[in-house]
Amino acid sequence: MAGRRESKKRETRQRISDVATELFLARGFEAVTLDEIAAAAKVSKMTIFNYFSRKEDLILDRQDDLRLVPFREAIRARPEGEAPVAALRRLLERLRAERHPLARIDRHTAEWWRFVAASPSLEARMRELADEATEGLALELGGPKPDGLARLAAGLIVLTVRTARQEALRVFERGGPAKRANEAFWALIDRGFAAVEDLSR
Amino acid sequence: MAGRRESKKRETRQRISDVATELFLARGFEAVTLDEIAAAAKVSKMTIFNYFSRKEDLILDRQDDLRLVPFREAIRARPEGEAPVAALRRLLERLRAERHPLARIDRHTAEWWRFVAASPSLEARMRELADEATEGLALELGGPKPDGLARLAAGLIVLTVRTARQEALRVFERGGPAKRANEAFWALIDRGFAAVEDLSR
DNA sequence: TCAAAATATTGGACTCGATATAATTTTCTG
DNA sequence: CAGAAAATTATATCGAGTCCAATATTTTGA
Repeated sequence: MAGRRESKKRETRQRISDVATELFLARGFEAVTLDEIAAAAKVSKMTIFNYFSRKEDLILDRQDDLRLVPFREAIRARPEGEAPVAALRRLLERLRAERHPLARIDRHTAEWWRFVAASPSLEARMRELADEATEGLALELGGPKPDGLARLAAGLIVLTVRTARQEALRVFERGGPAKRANEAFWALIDRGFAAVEDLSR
Repeated sequence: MAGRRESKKRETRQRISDVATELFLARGFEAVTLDEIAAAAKVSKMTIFNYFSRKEDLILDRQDDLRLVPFREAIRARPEGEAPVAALRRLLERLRAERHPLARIDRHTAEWWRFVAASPSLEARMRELADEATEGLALELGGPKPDGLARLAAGLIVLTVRTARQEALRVFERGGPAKRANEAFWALIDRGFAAVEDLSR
């Protein structure tokens, strides 16, 4: 049976991630060092890098979501004849119904984003992920060699999601009820996606 | 005469910047250490940080341009009744006529951008500057408390410039003549700005 | 079952950017 | 020139990330 090693690896990785998350949330991202995490997780620092290539990745889990991979899949899997943006709108509706963090502002997600915003290096990593998301969407919209217009559209989609989220968070942090925050979110999504549709005309 | 100190400071800063630039261009951004720069410029490492808060800033000079400060000024100084985007179009025309690096692709600027693209940390800094540009433009478009729409418009302006430049560079690197590269640049600027105009309607 | 191959993990030294502090030098002012 | 102010320095420290050689663990296959 060749599964022992695999399961141990999964355990180790999970333990590191859990320990790191706990420490980060308790004391802030920058305040916790990798040495501390290593000690708390009872592994060597090298082992951490074995599983996570940067400190940021210890907390920025669900990188697929942050890279908007579901968006790409929704475009690729759309029914024949449907416009890419329409497929994205459908996807977002579904995410909303499922209360997916990508399409929802509540106390919990707001706290998460506040945590990210409090750290310059996490913000930097988020920007990087946004660029990766743009690149991925451009491939979906424009094929293997996307032209400038496809890239602009992809960038606008990512920008829209990001801006809508930031605005919703701003409303929420200002003390607005979650309902108003989510309204702000969807209003901007609507505007942005309309602009994407206009782009290609 | 209280100018000796000032001029010495200017000299020191310039010497550091010159020495750093030379080393960077010769051997690549990541390959040159701050210790080397300090030694070559005959200052202590601390003095470098006295003038430049990060290594990236040693080469990313003209931060005002990279932050699109001229864009903000063009909007603020526009004649009464003119739309912000129209003012930006005028500005860009002027920059083109002046062969300003922000609105031009040629061997020289292409080499510069290639250099930046070759360094992950310079790219990261560029993303950060883009965000600062967005924030600044949003203030110009939406007043001291810009709403989501103003932020989206600001983001789209920055995105457009960035995407247009990247696309033009791609054309240029692919061997296209500078003329074609610049055409690609302006075509995307046009599309993007049209989208900005549509946004607010 | 056992030895060898494959793979994970470790410790420790090292690089480099960045920060903090205190000492020292240079410039300015009266 | 004396003393204040500002610039520069040396030095120590931190923390992320890399490298390497040694060690431990798991797998494989004879």
